[in-house]
Amino acid sequence: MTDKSQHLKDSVSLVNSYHKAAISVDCVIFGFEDEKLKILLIRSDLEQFKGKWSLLGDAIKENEELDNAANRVLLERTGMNDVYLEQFEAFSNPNRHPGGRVITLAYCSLLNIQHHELEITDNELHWHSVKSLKDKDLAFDHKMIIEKCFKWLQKRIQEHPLGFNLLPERFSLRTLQSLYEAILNIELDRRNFRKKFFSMDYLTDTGEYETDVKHRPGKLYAFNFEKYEKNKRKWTGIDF
Amino acid sequence: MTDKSQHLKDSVSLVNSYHKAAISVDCVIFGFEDEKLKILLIRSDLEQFKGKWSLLGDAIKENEELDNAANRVLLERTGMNDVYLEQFEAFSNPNRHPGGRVITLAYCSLLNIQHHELEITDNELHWHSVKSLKDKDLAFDHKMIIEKCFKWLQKRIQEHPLGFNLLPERFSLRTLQSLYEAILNIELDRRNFRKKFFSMDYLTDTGEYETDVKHRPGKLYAFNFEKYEKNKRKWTGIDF
DNA sequence: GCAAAAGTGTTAATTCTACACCCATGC
DNA sequence: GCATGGGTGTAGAATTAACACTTTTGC
Repeated sequence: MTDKSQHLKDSVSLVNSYHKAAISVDCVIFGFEDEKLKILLIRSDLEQFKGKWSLLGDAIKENEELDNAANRVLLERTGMNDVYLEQFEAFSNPNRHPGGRVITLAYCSLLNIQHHELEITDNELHWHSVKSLKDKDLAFDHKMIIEKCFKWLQKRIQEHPLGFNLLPERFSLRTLQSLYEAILNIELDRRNFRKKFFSMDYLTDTGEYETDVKHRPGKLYAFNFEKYEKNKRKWTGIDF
Repeated sequence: MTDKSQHLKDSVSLVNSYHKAAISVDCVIFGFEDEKLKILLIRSDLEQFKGKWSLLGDAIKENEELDNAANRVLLERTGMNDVYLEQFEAFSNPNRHPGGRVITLAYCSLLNIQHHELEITDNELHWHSVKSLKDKDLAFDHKMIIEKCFKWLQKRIQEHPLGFNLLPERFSLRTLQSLYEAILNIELDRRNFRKKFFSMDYLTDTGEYETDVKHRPGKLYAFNFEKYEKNKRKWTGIDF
């Protein structure tokens, strides 16, 4: 046995000595429709949580990376691909799953509801407005996970151009503002909002206009992600 | 068998069917000394990584929460307790550990080096300046984890009063500024820096002064965490 | 022509930046 | 008394907040 394989054996037996646990991913999938922030839920598979709503989740497979697992869950449950996904937080309370210990990694996903028609709707998969959740009973610790993730989103959307993932590629400024107002639960001044976004200079005028609208149609813009990636600044100033 | 225990059995067998993996925590422990940001490392236990530096980590135990595991690692390796710790990110590359699959959760910790004398220094446990790491070879994917965590810290310290965990309870404004300059790797204007912190109004004048300093001693301040918790604002404005 | 939302500018207040001199202490 | 860093103020620039009227379109 060479030195190298001896080392390998040592680290293998070390890892074998570790306690092992099941690991899952749970996707908190946000969408935006009818001026409301929504979230995608299914009825829980578990008898114990019969009637309760649940995030889309699954155990990870052997040798599967967490990010891939989250993408797979999304694909399997909704048939959709190429969606913005971000690791959010791990939840490890030993009693969070009635079937035994399952550590879960919550992922946050933002997508455009119109562009992602649900191709699979097993287990009553559908969109729920985030506001309606407070009266609903959720499986596992999913209510807590959603609340934390929502707060994270509220904060993050102010500092990163996440929100555009919830909109179609071309959108009016009114829609963009509604998005911010819905997520942050505040009202914003229309003129200042426009000024702010125009001064950032990441919106491209597509030359197109809204259609099927019963008033003066607004211009449609696209967010210039490349320009943002190039220009985003590092230092923003101490402020808390 | 009652309905309830039947359900329990179902979810138990479901969880039993899941793939299980070893899970570890790795603590990225920052300290501040000699005007430099430092990080605590040990020599790797593994023969394979002989001579390489490693984060402080360990596998989690049965029924142990991740946060507790991170605190335990800190206690076991350094003898210290009651330290600021925050979950950072999960790393799940199947090849990141030579002994087999180990998913790790990186935790970030900030502590005051003077107040936490190392009581245990096995495996050459000691502080390394963050800057010196770029020439060093680290075990596992720890270099990448540290880099990501450092960037996270740079961003986070601008928006949250994290940095005070690196300082003694009473500190001079000069020290506070050095801290920001060391972490962000920039120079700041002393007058504007003071104005900024005084205007936030979270610094309490302790009435004490620096000692053992060979120039005019500076006033010592304490950060008022309670006041911060009460006042911290939700809306900061869209800016990216 | 009327309803509904699009589009647009100015002013005052606030915050940020840049910058220079006197002060208190140890030696 | 001199070296060292502590402490302070102001003016111009930039950003933000508050606020109302005209324009375009569908009906």
